[in-house]
Amino acid sequence: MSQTKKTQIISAAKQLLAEHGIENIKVNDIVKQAGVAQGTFYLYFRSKSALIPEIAAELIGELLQIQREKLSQVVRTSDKIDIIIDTSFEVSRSYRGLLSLCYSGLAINDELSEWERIYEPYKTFIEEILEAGKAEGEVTQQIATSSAAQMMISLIEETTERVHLHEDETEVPHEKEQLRTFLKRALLHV
Amino acid sequence: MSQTKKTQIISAAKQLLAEHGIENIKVNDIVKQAGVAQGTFYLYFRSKSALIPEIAAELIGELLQIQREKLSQVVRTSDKIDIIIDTSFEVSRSYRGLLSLCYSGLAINDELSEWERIYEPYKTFIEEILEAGKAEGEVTQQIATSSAAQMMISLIEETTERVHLHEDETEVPHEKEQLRTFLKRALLHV
Amino acid sequence: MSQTKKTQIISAAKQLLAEHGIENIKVNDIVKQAGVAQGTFYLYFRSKSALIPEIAAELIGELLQIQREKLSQVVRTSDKIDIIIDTSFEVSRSYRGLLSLCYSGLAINDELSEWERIYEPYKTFIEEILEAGKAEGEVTQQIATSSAAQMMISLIEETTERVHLHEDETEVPHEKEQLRTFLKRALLHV
Amino acid sequence: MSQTKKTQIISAAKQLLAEHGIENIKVNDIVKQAGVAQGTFYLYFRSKSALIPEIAAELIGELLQIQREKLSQVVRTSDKIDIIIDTSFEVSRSYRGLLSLCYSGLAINDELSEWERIYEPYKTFIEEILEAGKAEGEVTQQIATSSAAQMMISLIEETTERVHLHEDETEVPHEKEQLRTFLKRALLHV
DNA sequence: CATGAATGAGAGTTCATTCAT
DNA sequence: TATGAATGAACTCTCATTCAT
Repeated sequence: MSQTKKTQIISAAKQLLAEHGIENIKVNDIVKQAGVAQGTFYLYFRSKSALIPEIAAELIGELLQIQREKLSQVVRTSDKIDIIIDTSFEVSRSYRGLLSLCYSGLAINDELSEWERIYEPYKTFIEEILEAGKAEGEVTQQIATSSAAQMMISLIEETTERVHLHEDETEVPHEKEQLRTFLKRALLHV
Repeated sequence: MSQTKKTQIISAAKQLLAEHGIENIKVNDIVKQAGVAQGTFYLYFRSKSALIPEIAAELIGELLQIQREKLSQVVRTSDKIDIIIDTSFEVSRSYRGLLSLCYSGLAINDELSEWERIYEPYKTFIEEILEAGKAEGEVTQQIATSSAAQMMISLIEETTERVHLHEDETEVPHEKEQLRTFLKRALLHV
Repeated sequence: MSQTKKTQIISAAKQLLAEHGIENIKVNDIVKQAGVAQGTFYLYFRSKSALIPEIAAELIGELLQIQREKLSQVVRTSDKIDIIIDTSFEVSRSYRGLLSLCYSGLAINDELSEWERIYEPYKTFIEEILEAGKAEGEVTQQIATSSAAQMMISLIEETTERVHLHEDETEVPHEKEQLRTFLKRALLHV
Repeated sequence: MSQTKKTQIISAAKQLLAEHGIENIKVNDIVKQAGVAQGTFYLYFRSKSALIPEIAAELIGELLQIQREKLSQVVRTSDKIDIIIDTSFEVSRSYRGLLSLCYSGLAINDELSEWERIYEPYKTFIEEILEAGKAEGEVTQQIATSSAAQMMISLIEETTERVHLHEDETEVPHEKEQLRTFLKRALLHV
């Protein structure tokens, strides 16, 4: 029941965050939207900026879980990349720019290590995929797994957010295809 | 002379911005650093947030100019990519995190098109390089020039910023090398 | 209790207003005088200028209530006019220039209708008196009740304020007498 | 020629004053409208608030001059009152509320004596008319000339401004008639 | 746990005035 | 005389945070 309040606050914040930026949201807005009292916010969050990491972690968690499920039966790295791109586009669509807002929110408050901590499980997940791909001989050995994972994540994220910030949905398939080609050329054997 | 004041303000702001991030800087700090009066700021900028695009434009301009010079005698696209990466790392080092702060500043202010307008000349520059590379048969035809340029820019920018935000300078050469490999695999013929 | 804060603010404002005039008062002064925090002001008033109508309404309310009481047993219109003039002088004395300051405050803010809304009950009150006087044959039929009421109010207000702004209290009885004569000649049968 | 600049400033100020209130006009607006430089303002006016009395004096001067002309051939006080009312309505219409804005402008800056000094010639003018009327036996002796003049001026001014602030021009003739009746009953013998 | 009135430091912005040219 | 860039004190309003209930 009390957990309900926290959940209410987080989802209210997610909603508002997606609509405005972090600096344009007041705690007051969040609690109003959540239907709780001003003071209640501080029962669950040390401060306003402590809210961001929690949201970011939740988003990453969702993405990770979805991808884990979808990839469970897939064998070829090439197919895995397709699925990762597809799911990223889907999740990103529902949270238009939310992640990049979280990012800048954290960057602003100089808590970048926090950001890395949050991203860590996802990065590990991608690294495992690439490592497996290397073992299978599908993924090139030319690039270190860690760097490859990082670049892959960045590129997918940047592209999905950019595409979704543009209102033009017709571009999505084309951009997705370009991304796919780019990534596979970079990562997979010819 | 009056242009001097504006210049003073911009460079003071650039300096502070690189250290603190947009939301942590007060107009007061900027003018103090610039050695001008509070009101003078508003003679040249409509508001605090109107400052960001101007700075961003200047940075992109600098980067563009440097790269244009360095590339003037270079023929092979592969070499061009090397140089672009190198100069990006250099410029990015002197403005630690500035670009991403600009980015978040703009994203927050919903001035996405402004941002694109500012970035446009640089994107065109990269596109021309890729187009030339295609004509020479060095760059793959598999990826549309526009998308390729965008992804290339994003990836370089993201990597440089990430690397420089980490204080560990020893990683730089390795990450640079990884990026180089990644990009060339993606863009060039084998 | 929370209503207390608002009351404190209003009476602090009334006090300062009577001394200084609206444009010369800082919100800071008001809250200091009221013994509340700066932010508390904005809990109860949307802005500084939103304060004026509330004060004006209160003053009119006070005046109306006092006059209603004093007139309850009075029969002749002539006597009523005397009492209205007397009470107006008294109330006006304790709020030197306050009403005209309210007026200019409102005029400046183009909220004329707001001003009329506030004055409405008082005007109705005076109209009823004149109407009754007409029925009794004491008040002339030559002037429409609405216009007569308006002119009567304006004249009394203008005179009281003018007299009180002059520091010379010795003039009061004479001016009062002049006003009385003027009004009765205009309104009553010979 | 240099007098031109001052004239330009005054008439720009009059125009803006009529549209907005005194507190809403910036020196900057005035000089822009007048087509002169910021500094030029201070060649002709000690400060912003020194502008108001000059404007007020000009307005009163105009009114006085017009009325003097129109009344030169008129004999009966009753007719004079008619003409005074008519001309006041006309002048007031072209300067919607300007006088009352001047008034509050001065009231705000505690320069009430200034205000009286400006009004003095007009008051004298009205007093002379009433005095003459008394000599002729047309004006009642019951009211002191000074008080009568003051009340007459106030009432006319208040009424014209009130009527003109209301956008409804159809009411004008009726209100004028009411005012005429009111004043004559108060001042003239039956 | 929950509330929400109260807080108050602090920031952005304005604008009358000045002064070197 | 005329200019207009520069000034900087002053003021309103915001909003994260607290705490008595």
